Amino acid sequence: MPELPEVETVRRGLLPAMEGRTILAADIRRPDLRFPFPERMAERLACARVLGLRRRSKYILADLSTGETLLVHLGMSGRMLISGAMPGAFHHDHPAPAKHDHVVFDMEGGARVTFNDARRFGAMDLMATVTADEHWLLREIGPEPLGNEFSEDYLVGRLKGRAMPVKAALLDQRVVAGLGNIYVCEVLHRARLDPRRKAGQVAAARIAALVPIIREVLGEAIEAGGSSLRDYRQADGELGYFQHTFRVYDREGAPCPTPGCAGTVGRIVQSGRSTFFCPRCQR
DNA sequence: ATGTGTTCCTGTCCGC
DNA sequence: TGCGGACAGGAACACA
Repeated sequence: MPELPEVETVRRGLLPAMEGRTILAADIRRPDLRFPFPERMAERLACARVLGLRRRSKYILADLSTGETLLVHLGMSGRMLISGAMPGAFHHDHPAPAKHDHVVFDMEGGARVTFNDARRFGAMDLMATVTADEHWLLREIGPEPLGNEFSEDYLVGRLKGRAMPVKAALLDQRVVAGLGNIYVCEVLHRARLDPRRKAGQVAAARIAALVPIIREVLGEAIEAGGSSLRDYRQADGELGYFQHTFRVYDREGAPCPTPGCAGTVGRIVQSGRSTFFCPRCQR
């Protein structure tokens, strides 16, 4: 489920429970997710203090006092649930482990953080903090879309000559980090760009125009998450899920929201994934 | 080197 | 209310 804004929202939600606090115990309830868990994961996590929580692309990175960094990816269906240590809650006031609760962190301060992932496309790993950037899952990932490295010139240069549809190119994590199917659809709609166009054949100015739009769409989504975060202590304590109002994603058949456009949102499949767009105003 | 299709896994929804 | 099929926010991998 989670793309960059959702992962950022989860990271922020975890901060009060985890940052600066010691992991008292990690309960590893199965041997793997998408990949096998690292050797002795529970022992390596126990008694480690979380120095900081970072995000790189769709990965959450917890730098530990042991000199190691915990990498977490939520895959399609991964969630982080917080229980206990909330205002009005008693310590050790935790629900029993539920279906698909795979890893449970008991934190100093009384909070419990539970990683739940029905489809198990998520991942966790541990590596030396100094080598984290070179981790095989992170090594090839492109620039952060909200950072300075992600510029108009960069994107134009990166997509030059590419025969791939612009939709697929933006979904490629080596081009830009953190975009997923929803936000690519939203970005291309705002840019009025046809997702089927070959990336290398789109005018440079139109590729350049994608950069501020990407920043805008992601920024707004993070803000929406942030505002719902104030109220993140819901009944289930779930983080990172909030009502978005998407303009085209999952809105097949709806009138195109572009002002003055009389088109209808359509759905096609590109490299096996749904693309929602308006064939009338996206050219 | 590029681009595309398959695959991992479970849950939900929709039509019959 | 059951059953089958399509589909789901990701991304590594095998292959043309």
